[in-house]
Order: sequence, then structure tokens, then C-alpha cells
Amino acid sequence: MGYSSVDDKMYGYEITQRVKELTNDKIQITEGALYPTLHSLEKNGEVETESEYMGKRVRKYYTLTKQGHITVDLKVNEFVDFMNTMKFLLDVELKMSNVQSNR
Amino acid sequence: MGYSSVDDKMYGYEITQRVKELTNDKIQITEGALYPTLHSLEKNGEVETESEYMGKRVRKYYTLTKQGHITVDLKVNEFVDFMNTMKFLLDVELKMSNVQSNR
DNA sequence: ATTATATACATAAGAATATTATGTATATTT
DNA sequence: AAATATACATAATATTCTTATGTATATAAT
Repeated sequence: MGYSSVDDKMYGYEITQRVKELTNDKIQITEGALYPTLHSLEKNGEVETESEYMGKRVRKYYTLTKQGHITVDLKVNEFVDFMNTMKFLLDVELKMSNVQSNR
Repeated sequence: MGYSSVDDKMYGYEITQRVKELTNDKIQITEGALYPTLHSLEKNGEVETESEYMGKRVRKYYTLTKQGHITVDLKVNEFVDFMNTMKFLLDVELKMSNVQSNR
């Protein structure tokens, strides 16, 4: 089990559109942020690529490696932990501001 | 109502320690990140300062201005919205990876 | 037909922000 | 006496993002 990507195989442009669509345009992954990151992930063995030619246009599919899946689990856990910490911090602040407003 | 800082008045070092303590050392605000940010907030009228001398040592207290409170509300709302978006995204991924594991 | 938009990759300049290091100085603990 | 804690600040470096630029094909609109 554990987290996986939305699909087994995805290409760059697809990722930007999928995230945009799933988040109702709230999160826009720009090319300048995405492609260097994907290249870096490939260099570090987190993803593998295979290029397909749709007619004449290149399409570069990215797949998580075994190591990539481990890293995703780790990073997602870290992020969820961070969100819980922030939620706690903000709740505390909320409570305190309520107490203050009763003075 | 609305969010406020932990206390009405806080000084830089106090902020780093309070956050460290409330988050069980998970979030460490470094001086290099904090002080330039505080100076920038002051420049933009989000916080006001008053210096006190504890013996010989300076202690610079920061207080949110009226504008600062408005900005905090706005930023916290944005952040909570972002967390909900990410929670949704990660849940979707979780569901999808479960579906995949049933193949 | 031609123009605009969408698809699909990539890199580079510049901006913003964070980490780490350095610096000064007093107070407290070991 | 030395180490750690308190308290400020800035600078060098690293990281990461946005915006801009570049190439090229495919499709939709005028």
C-alpha cells in the first residue's frame, strides 16, 4: 500500500493540468518550477522516463522508481505532520485570541 | 474576533522560543529568517515596535497594528484554504493508490 | 486562410526567501 | 573560568519560485 502518483505514468504537461483541475485552479504548477524539478528527481533516481512520439511531438513519461515511492511516503508523512503542527499552532492562537476578546 | 498573535507584545527571541516550545522543536525560526522579516513587516506598517531596556540589554517588542491584524486574518485564511486543498489532493491520491492495489 | 489558443518540451534571468555564518554584548549556569 | 543562554543584527550563500524567452506541432476560432 502507501501513496502513489495519480497515475503510474504521467508527463509534465499532464501533471500541470491535472493539479490545476483537481485544485480548481488554486494550484498552478509553472513549467519553470516543474521541469527543473523533474530533471533533478530523475538525476537522483526518484523517477524514470520513457519518451513516446505522439505523431511528431515528443511526450516524456515519468514513473516513480522503487526509491521514488519510498521518498513519496516519507515526504507525504512529513507534510501531514507539518500540517498537523500548523493546525495545532493556529488553533492555539484562535483560542488565545478568544480569551483575549473576553477581557 | 479573528486571529491574533500569541501575546499582544512579543520580542524576537521570545517568538523563536515560543514557536519551538509549542511545536516540540519541530519548527525552528532562525534569526536570519526572523529579523529581516520583522523589519520588513515594520516597514510595511504591519507591526509597531517599542524598545525596552532590561538592565543594559535592549529588548524590542513587536505589536500588530490594525492593518497587521487584517493581514493576519487574510493570510491565515489563505493558509487554511491551502491546507484543505492539499488534504484533498493527498486523500485523492490515497484513494487512487488503494484502487490500484485492488487490481 | 490566418490568427489565437492549446499542447509539449526546455532553459535563463531575476526575485524572493531560507540557511548558515559571523558579529556584538550581557546574563546565567556549570 | 568556560559554556550556555539571552538578544539584537547583518552578510554570504543556497535554494526555489516566477516570469520571460525559445522552439515546435496541433487544433479551434475568425
